[in-house]
Amino acid sequence: MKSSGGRPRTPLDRHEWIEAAINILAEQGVQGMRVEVLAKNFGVTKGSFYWHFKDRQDLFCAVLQTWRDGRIRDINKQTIATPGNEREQLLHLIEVYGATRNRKGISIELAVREWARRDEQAAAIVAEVDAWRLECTRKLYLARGLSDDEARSRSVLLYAYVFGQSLMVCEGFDSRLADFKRWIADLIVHA
Amino acid sequence: MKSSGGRPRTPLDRHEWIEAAINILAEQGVQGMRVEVLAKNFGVTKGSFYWHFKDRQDLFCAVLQTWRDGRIRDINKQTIATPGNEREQLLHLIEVYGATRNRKGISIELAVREWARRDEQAAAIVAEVDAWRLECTRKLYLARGLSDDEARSRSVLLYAYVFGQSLMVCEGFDSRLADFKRWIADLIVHA
DNA sequence: TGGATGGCGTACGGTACCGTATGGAAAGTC
DNA sequence: GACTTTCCATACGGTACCGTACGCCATCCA
Repeated sequence: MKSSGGRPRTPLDRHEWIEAAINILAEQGVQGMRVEVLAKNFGVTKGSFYWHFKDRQDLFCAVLQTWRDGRIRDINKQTIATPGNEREQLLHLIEVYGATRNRKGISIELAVREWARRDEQAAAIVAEVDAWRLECTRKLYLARGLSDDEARSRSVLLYAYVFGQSLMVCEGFDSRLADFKRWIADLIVHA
Repeated sequence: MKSSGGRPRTPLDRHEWIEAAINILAEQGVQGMRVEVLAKNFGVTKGSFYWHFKDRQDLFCAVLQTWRDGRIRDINKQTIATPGNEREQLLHLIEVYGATRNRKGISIELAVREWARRDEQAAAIVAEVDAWRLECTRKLYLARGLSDDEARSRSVLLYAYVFGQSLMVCEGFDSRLADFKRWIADLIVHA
């Protein structure tokens, strides 16, 4: 976690702080993003932090915007128009959020949404991301020939399911859980 | 929030502390359950708290067990066998977690699950509750004539959806969101 | 009526933070 | 080679906590 023993060769910049903050966010939640803790992890003091950021809130805003921009880039990549491939794209979207793969991304996602429940600013960012994601999947469903209403409904279902799935603790439920999840994905995609 | 001006007439007992802690949990998350804050809300000092509890962790355990017991009582009530009524029971389960109704229950649910992501003890409690809920809905689906595999799959889908739904911020998505949610509920219940 | 016990207040030491003020070294700039 | 800018350290005051030690009062019980 520390930067390899000695002092950091290159001076830190804003973005390195933001990335480190996002890592802590994933592991500890919003409350974990503390300036003195982040500084210690870099092997510097908070004097450095307050050089790059006005205050803690400034870091929070930067984290939220960085997260939003990354999510929108991702979703654009994943739903880029490739006619005839919509079914696979939808299935892929669901699989990416499967509890095992992409654990860090899921942790960040949940941490941000937890944050959004108690912070207006975070809620606004999440609303942006949700709107964009729903719009993109809506188009995929439309391309598969579904009605606009059904496309919208299934989009909501898709994302609600993938987020909720990450919240459940159902390891002991059934050894064939992976099979069940595939079945569910097919149902949601309307395969 | 304070106990009506003067000193509390009756001495506090363990359960009052636990209930107050659960309220804070819903509003602020695990980190919000602080002994000095709880004490101040009761108009007493933490000397009282440490009379009723060994330490903060002791309160945490009590909160988790109280939550688990309440959830299991609830789910038993909501899925009690009433042949022919399984469809309505399943739909009711979904509707209870609709974002508008039962906001406090949902807040607690999410706070506990957030807690469970970083605490073994909480994770164990959530696993218990999840297992019991999945088992109860499985029986409802079986009573509707579905195969055991499909009953299990739909149970997972049902709960993942209701939890995930609470995490999304899709107010601006479409004014007919309520209609979409009904459509989704029908799809999940296999109405 | 006196002693035990339940329930809480007071006071203290300790930790982990935030934010600010200020100094200082190293690197670029003219 | 003085001057500035960048980047970070040091030091400080302040807050919000946890947990403990101990004292105080009211009530019950004999």
